[in-house]
Amino acid sequence: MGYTLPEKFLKPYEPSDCEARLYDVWEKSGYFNPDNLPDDRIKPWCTIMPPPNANGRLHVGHCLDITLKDILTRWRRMQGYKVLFLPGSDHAGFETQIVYEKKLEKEGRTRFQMTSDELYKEIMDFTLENKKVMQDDIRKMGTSCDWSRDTFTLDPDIVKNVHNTFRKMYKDELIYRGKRSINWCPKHQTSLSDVETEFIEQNDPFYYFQYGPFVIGTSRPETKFADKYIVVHPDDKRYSQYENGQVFEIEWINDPIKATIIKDEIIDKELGTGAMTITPWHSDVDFALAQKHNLPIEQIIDEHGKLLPIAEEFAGMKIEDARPKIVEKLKMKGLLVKIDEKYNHAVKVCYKCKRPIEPQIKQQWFVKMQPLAEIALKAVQDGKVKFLSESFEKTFTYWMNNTVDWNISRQIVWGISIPAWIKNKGTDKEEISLEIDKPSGDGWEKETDTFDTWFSSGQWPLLTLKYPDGKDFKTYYPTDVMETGRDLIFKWIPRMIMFGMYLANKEPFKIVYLHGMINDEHNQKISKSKGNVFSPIELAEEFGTDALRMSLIIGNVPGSDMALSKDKIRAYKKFANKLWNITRFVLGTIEVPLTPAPDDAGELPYSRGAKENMYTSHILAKPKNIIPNHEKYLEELSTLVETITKYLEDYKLYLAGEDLYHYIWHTFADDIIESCKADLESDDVNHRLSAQYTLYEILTTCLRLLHPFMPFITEEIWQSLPHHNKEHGTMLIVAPWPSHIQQL
RNA sequence: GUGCGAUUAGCUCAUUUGGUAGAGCGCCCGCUUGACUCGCGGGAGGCGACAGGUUCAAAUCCUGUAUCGCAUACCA
Repeated sequence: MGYTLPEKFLKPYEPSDCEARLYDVWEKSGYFNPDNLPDDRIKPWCTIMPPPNANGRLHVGHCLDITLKDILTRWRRMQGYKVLFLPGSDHAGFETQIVYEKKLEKEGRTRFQMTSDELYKEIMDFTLENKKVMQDDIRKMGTSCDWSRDTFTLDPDIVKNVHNTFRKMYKDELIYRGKRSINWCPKHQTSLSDVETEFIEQNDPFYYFQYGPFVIGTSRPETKFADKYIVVHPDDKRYSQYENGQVFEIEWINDPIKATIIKDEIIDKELGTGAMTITPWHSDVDFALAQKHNLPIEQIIDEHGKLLPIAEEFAGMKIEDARPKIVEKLKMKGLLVKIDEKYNHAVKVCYKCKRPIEPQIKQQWFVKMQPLAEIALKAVQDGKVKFLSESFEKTFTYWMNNTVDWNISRQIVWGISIPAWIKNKGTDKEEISLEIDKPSGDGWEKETDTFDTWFSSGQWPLLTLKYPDGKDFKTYYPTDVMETGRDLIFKWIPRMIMFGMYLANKEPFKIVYLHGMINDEHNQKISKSKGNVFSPIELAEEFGTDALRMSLIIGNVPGSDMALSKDKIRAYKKFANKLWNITRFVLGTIEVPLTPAPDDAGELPYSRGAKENMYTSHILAKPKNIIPNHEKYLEELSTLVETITKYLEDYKLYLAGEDLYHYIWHTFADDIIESCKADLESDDVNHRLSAQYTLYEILTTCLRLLHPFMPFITEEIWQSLPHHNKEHGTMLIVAPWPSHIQQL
């Protein structure tokens, strides 16, 4: 009859008492897998986890990713969709190899002393080990993803599919092998794509040298040994006496050389002296110019950043050692005109080691970007893919209109192999074969380069859903929403749209939700060098996962960065406890039977309208007389339901979370409970029952609304409620979302 | 240089697309009120960067200035 309050409510809420247990219960229930969800669910809803790099622990950015997606996932699941949240992990080629190389360095080893197979195997072991840790962390965040569909970028079927894409693109002439200027990192001994480089502003000396009758300016004297062409603007009056193709014999660094004049409009007359020499091997601009005029090109600096024999007495020296010595020599020869000490310019560096990129000319694999950019841009312009917030659409459009061909080959072992055979590799007489077996004839070698990681992760929605024939692909593609960090708008998002449109002729997702970066409490960027890195998992252990999730969501506007402090997380820990105590109070008031009374005995003022609307708690029968004040509270509650639902539909999770927080604490607890206390003590049974029903109704509705945000505490309370909902078992994870309107 | 964004309470940030500014933490005063001291009640504190404009009405729209952040490019 009456209801006995479980003892646990007499103590403050302790997240560690239930979190691991509940996750286990959820996982074992099978509800993470859409195929096991109750009822006949027809309408699919899908989101794919940005695969965390399997090279370390979960960081706070991953937590935000996962929380945002998990909120949407849990909400849609409660709404009755056939919901799939697909997890996965990324081998993260270059990134992981660097992490592993650092580890080797600490152990006094280097990858250059190992065979490729040894290195590959060691990194694989390392990655698989980390993957487990990472997945544990994902579980701790309460992530309701379907582990049975977990995918790793190096799974054999994924690799096979990536190879197929490569072959198809080669056949469609979207991939070519070409001798081009590439970004070379002298430390990591690999080429890099443009998104793997950064610019650092710095001040360097800028030198002016006498070059025959011309004065040329440069910040890089060490590249000038082979400069045999001097370029001026055809309209530059200062140089009008010279003819295109005119040759001079001039004194230069080592020996006299013959220099030829080239006239080209690309030159900026205003800049410096309006005359420049070119170094095609070590500058992509110069390379383009050399190609245009069909000039010979010559390598000056080797792959390790050392000068080649052409530098004669400077050969073998590193750039930074050679530079002052070369300047000194030119000065001795009277060729140094002047030095500007403070020349501010941006230097392209490797985004990992921050060392200057040395452009080199190499044979590499490239993706022709323009046709792909066009179809991706069209998908966005046609509204098939929408960005949150809208301003990202501009950024995206700009990027798509300014693509450069994408270098997809990396000279590292950790990655998906490029499935090609090459004859005379590295020479101008290269031959290519994409046969699976070694072609007949001599001289064929297997390509040793691996794919840029983004080549596989760019196909992630297709690969995980088993394009082209998989059942999941047919059911869930295109997916509903892609949520990820705004730093990936260049690296990842465009590639997924390109591959989606190219391979499946359909957008991979309808909505792109880009969140900002999480900063520390002083709004400083989190970085190892600043020493402000923290472990989100430790915070979850200290304050509860629910509190961490709330602190990541509330106040987090799409696209803007957010400061995160312990105080903020602590505030939501308190909120969890508040909800716990609200529950204690509400459950403590119940004095009525827990099921509707038998047919009118004429004594108890109940109706049996347990299904009048979906708010009905299924626990307390609705009394016949709800007093007007309480009716008003219930009406306000339905307004709240509408508001929260609307916010979620608009992806305004930060507002939904904040409103729920505010309603539960400052409306429900501070106003409604306080004002109901008098009714609960009333001698009039109508007042008492009306208040009990109202409070219970509000509590259970709040639990459902809050569940996507704070899954653990809400489920923990839900399972302690004195009811057994026969339709959905007793699990909140599959309880119906409150709504006036039947959703599906 | 170009593009995007920001500038609101001591700190970190909201304000749901124009209608008399809100939260958390901090601060001050008062409460051991039978749910909760991880609490309750009350309070101080903002010309919403600056200068103009549109409007009956602007933190919100427009223009300009300043500062900061992010992205992107050239520099031979």
